[in-house]
Amino acid sequence: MEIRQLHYFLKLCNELHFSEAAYQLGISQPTLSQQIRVLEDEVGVPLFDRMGKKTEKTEAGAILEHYAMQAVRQLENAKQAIADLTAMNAGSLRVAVLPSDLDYRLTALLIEFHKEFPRTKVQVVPSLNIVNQVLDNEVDIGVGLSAKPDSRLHRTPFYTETYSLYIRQDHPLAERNVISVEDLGAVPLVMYPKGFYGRDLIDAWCLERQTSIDALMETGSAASLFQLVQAGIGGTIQPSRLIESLRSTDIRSVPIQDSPVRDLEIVYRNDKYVSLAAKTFIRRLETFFQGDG
Amino acid sequence: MEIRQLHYFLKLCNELHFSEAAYQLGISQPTLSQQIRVLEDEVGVPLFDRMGKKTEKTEAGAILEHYAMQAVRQLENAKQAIADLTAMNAGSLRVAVLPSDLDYRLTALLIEFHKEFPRTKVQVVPSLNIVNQVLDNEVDIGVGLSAKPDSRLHRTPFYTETYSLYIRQDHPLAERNVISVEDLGAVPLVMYPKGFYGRDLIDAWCLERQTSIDALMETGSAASLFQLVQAGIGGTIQPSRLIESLRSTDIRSVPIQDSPVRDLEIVYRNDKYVSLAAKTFIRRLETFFQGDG
DNA sequence: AAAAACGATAGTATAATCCTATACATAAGG
DNA sequence: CCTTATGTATAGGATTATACTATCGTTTTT
Repeated sequence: MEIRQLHYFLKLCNELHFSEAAYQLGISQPTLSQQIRVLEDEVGVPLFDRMGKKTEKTEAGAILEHYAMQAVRQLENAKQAIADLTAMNAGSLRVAVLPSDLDYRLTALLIEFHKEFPRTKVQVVPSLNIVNQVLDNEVDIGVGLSAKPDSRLHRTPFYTETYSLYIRQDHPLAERNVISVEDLGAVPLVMYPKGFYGRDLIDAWCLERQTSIDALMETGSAASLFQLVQAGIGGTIQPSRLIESLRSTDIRSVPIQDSPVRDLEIVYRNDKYVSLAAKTFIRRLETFFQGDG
Repeated sequence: MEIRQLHYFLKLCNELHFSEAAYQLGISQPTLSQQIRVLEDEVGVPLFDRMGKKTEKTEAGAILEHYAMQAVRQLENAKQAIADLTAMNAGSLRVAVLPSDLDYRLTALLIEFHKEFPRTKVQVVPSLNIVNQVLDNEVDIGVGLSAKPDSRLHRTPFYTETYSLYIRQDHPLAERNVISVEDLGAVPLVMYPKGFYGRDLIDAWCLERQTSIDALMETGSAASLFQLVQAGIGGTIQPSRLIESLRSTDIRSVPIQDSPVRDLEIVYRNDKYVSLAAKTFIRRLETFFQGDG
């Protein structure tokens, strides 16, 4: 029993006329007769009574018609659902991002994306191990720092970020237009702990310049760092663009001269299908940062 | 999209392992890969993510799985329903019979048949034109008098009936064991009108014997004839076996010597499928009359 | 680094589907 | 009653789809 045969069968149920049904189906009449015969052999009973020139459904034919219509409809629904999915009317998307990016930047993008595609479920997970989550298929795409090349991953750099010093407006350096590496030694700093990318990057940058920073306080959360800054504990070094999402008038960002940089990129498994939802999300992400920077 | 492919697909959804699914399906792994590919080409998106050794469903795969399961289930239901039908657990049967037979004999058979196959709908229509009703497919089978051969009809004689005189017990002839054609002339008779088979048969029989009957009263209903007999109006000539279903102790039946006979037969279109319900009904009908006579 | 596991690909054999031509049967018309 | 028209089944052959075996390329495991 095949779908094709059921289509033939259902057409014949409507027409009750082999030649006419075959014509409408675009096949020859003998082919229709044969395929109906195959169906009848399979169910074991005739589906139609061929009485001279009149053709009528048998009981079994009426029963099969009922169920076959439902089955065919189910499969049409499936095709439509999948079409909707690829047409970005539905579907889902899992994204792994750096926690600080999620807290301070991506939310605006998510809101914008949702307005455009309200039926697409987007799940964003903060992660410090984005590449592994992508490799393990725990997420569809990852947005994070440039990692070492991997043949299994497709990587698309989309933004190069500079760093700024974030400090409360009543601090002397808050008035400056730019900060040098030497200036940083004179500021009490609150930073990520060692081992965090956002900390190690700064440490390496300082090391290149024969200096080092002395962190007064360390926390693993960007939000807490900014609260410490706002409390006047000290300054912190964070990506420059974060300030635009930061709703605090008390904190100023001062660009760092010859700043350390980090490259943000989009990663996904190169053997994984990139849904239209994912494609569109990536495109929005790129324009979001381009328009922002 | 074919049922076979959906079966392959659903198995693969369960196993998430091409080789294993192919083994369970009894096909080769390349065949499974190819057929899944065909499905994917048809819906336009991958149904599985082949990620190295791990295989997982895509969104589209999950959607199709849901609908495909329902579709396959519908078709299984259809097969079961048809199987039930042929297994005489359901179905329907339309029978045309002579009115008098229905009134006086077949009801017992119907009760018996229903006990054995309670889910089979049986529709019995009294008819004076059984052959035409069979030819027009208004009924599935007909039970009636032997008609002239027709190449479109399948005919199975199952009973040859003799006739008796039915008369009230207080009539002198009620004591006799047998009645001759001459005796009939001395009895007031109530009969079917001319043109009814049950009347014309008797008239022809009398004509062969150089006599004729004089009907005192004529009605088209066997029931009314018996009521007339019971009222003492006269006797009537009816098939011998009717008495056994006749619940009147006032009426006696006396066999007629060298009786006229009528052949009862089962007719159905030879191009019409004889359902198991019909087959069984026919068999019960035959044993019913054999056991009765 | 070698081996094993897994899926994709290539090439070919088999089977199913489809077509044309024609036969057979029934209903309709002169 | 015979002829014609209509409708379906059958036969034979062409095409397509499906299946297999053998093998390759990757990825994971030992």
